[in-house]
Amino acid sequence: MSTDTKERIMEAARLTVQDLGYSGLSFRELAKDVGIKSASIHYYFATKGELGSAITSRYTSHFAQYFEELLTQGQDLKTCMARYTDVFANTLRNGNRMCLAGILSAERNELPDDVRSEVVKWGEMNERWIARVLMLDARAKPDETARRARAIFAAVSGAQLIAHSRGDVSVFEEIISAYRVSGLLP
Amino acid sequence: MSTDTKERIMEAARLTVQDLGYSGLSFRELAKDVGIKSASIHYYFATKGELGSAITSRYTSHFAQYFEELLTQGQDLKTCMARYTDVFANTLRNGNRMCLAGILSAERNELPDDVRSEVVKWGEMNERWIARVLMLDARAKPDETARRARAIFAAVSGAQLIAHSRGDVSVFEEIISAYRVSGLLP
DNA sequence: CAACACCTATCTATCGTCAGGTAAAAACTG
DNA sequence: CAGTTTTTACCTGACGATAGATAGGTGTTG
Repeated sequence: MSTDTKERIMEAARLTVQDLGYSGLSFRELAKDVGIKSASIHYYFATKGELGSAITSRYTSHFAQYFEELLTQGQDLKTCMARYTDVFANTLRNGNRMCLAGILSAERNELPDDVRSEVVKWGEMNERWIARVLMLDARAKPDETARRARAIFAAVSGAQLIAHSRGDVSVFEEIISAYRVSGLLP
Repeated sequence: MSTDTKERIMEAARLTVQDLGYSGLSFRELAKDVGIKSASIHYYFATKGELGSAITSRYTSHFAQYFEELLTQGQDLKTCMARYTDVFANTLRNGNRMCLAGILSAERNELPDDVRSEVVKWGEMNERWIARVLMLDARAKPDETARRARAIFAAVSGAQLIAHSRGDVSVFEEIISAYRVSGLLP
């Protein structure tokens, strides 16, 4: 018995959206990737929105778990943030792909409501986690931390967007190091 | 004689792309906006790529001129950067639209080559101008300025992306002010 | 009369979606 | 345990809508 078909659909769909966006995801192409017929996708996901929402929710859960592990392993502040930006860098390295929620953010105005809200959840999860990481520094002021966390999330997302537009991961790395020099990133 | 049709096509196309992206731009809908038939658009722009490239090039020229004026008017560093971020904020205020090149950046992997290169030109223009602005500070180190300019450009683009995904301009403003606190923005 | 600024009508391709079919596996019944 | 029914996991084939593009026509303007 091969890997669950539903899993394979979600995996292929995620990779396509990260590459071509939600609008670039077609049931027929997706079916070819998976090796089934397009109608069969509807057996698992009634609508495209349902599929989009499912892969985004899964994406958030996956990284929430990975980020959580970094903290439970007792990694320090700088290491946590380095691993964090690595996630975005590695996405670019994999076929110049974007963060799933990043590319969906740009497409926001043409997304179904349920996909939209999953994109927001990704952002909230990222901001919460970064805030916790920032609090590893005993000198951090709790009332400024949330704002700074959101700024870091936005800045890293922007670095990925610009590097993606150039098709060059080294642009991402350069921007991240400039964030460190400026003091935005620890 | 009403405003030049070609201008009206470009204006409407730009607004649609800033709203729905390049993939969300259709000749038929665009024709309706302008009040002509879709085939007539091909009279002015042979292909969709040609239209996309034209509006992006024009977008860059337009803001290059505006930014240039800020400098020739002798505005100081802080004012220049405030006017700069205002451009992105106002775009969001206008129907939660994104910077034209920002939304095209996300769609990069499915853009025609000529549109792609116009997106890169937008970035280069922004980075060059920000670098000049940073040099208004006599203490600025020339060899670090280019890197910092790129970081600012990316960070502001990211702030817009995240605010756009939330559909809330105040998110943009909050992030920008956090950039100032951190020292990334002057 | 020619250049211009459109138009009608149509082509091929692709889109998400759906009705309905099928073969095999699983569950239920006597 | 055999026989029957139901569910699972797909499939074929098609629907109407929409996409960019194009050939060729029409009316206006200089």
